[in-house]
Amino acid sequence: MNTTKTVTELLSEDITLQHVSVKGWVRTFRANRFIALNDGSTINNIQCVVDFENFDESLLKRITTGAALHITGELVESQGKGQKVEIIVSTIEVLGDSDPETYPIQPKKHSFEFLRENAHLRTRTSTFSAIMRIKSSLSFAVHKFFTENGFYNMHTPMITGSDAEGAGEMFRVTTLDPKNPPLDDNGEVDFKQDFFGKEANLTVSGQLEAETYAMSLGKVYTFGPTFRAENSNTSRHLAEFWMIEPEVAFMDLDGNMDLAEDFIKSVVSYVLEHNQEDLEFLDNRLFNEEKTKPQNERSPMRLIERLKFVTDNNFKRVSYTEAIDILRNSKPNKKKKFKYLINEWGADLQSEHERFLVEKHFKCPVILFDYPANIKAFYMRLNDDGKTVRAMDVLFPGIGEIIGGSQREERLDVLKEKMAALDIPEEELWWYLDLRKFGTAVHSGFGLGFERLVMFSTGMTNIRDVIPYPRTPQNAEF
RNA sequence: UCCUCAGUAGCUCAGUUGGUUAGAGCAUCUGACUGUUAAUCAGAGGGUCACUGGUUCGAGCCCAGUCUGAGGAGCCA
Repeated sequence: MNTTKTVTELLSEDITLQHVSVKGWVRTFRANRFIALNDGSTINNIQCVVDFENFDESLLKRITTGAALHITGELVESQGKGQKVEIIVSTIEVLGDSDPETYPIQPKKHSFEFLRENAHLRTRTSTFSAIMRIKSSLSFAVHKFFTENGFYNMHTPMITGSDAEGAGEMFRVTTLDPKNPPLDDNGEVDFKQDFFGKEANLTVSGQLEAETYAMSLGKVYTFGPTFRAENSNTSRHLAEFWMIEPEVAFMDLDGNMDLAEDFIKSVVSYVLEHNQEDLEFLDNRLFNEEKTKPQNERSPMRLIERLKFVTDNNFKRVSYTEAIDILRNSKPNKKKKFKYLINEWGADLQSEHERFLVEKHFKCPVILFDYPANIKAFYMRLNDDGKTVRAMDVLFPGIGEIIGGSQREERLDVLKEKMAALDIPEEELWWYLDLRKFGTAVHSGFGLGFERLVMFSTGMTNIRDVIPYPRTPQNAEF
């Protein structure tokens, strides 16, 4: 038997002393004798032992870090300690050379910053291959969870003609000549002559369209790219990212909170079960990295511990009003340690407040709900008190807001009033208002930034390191 | 966008009060080595000190501006 196998398959083979074939890239070549070969199928390498006296020196010289090889040989029990099995090499074919003078990825520790500049090659490192395998698993787990719970997947448009999707600067989509755009009678750019006959932008959310499908298919979700032209330069923001947005008819905010909690627990459990080796690697990586930090800056829990904590404990549900009380009476507020002090009901919570609630006060994931109406979006269901809306945010340690959602306003008159108050023209969202005219019903949903979920699951602290080619202000390389 | 910090060899970094020829580890190259695990040992090569201008007898170091990156804030997912 001589079919080519993946490293994963070879490492789990019981039978030794068989002829095998494998293809992969060289990680290291030690002592002119030991090739550590990786093919991306696992974090582990297969060790290929070369009896160098039997090979041309010119061939051995081409076995350099990064080179692509096809190796055949006998799979045997390893004499060394680092691995169970290894291949005693009989043939080596260099499929692709890698010039060691210029190949950027060396068998040594690189900074994430440097690897970001070599994003096309960074998945050849253990850390980034582990991250991307986990990300792939998470993506599958998302579809699995929703499918198994009776949801239909829908693709909402990436190009939108409405600019009322919510807050956030949008990217314009146009085919007009920027040097010489057609002008109307008032001297303004005449978008009637543009491709869509009107102004068009890249979507910032698929929620409004998802609502239309929830009001016919019942339970739907979107999982796709969204775009924000915000000039935010932080480790938690991207100009292009993927969002998961479920929307469910006949579900109120309590049901929405249950769904959000079940969902996160389900996908995190999935990677704990299916990505053990990658998680263990990242767990150790993070632990060793944090060793160099002072004690008070280290995470209280290791990565895998943190993931298990999320799957095993109930999220704490706290109303905005209760949260304000806790914050108002908290030590940092009384000692004026907060940059923004909490004095009265109605204040928007800053990330320092969210961090205090999650990391210091409750020490677990927190769901805040029933926010003041004036700090939330127009489509959120007004409570009977007339001043709060049925909104919720799920807050995670280290990440902050990972989910934002709400019960949607289903009453036509209330929705129209709020749109009028915010100067949102009804003509733009006529179809959205139609949902409230024809068979309206209570419904809810939320949005979750997929890359933030990947950050939490991998322990990475910069969002640019959990997406293949990050789009951020001043950067669209690759 | 604002605040703070940084930019020195391929990478990670050191460089004293402004003073002679700018250093180390890793990587690379040459050689040694039949069991390595970030292999080891010996040797060699490798620099527009981010860029532009200024101060000075003299600038990697001081000043101004620009660019790039990181951390934090705001906005948010």
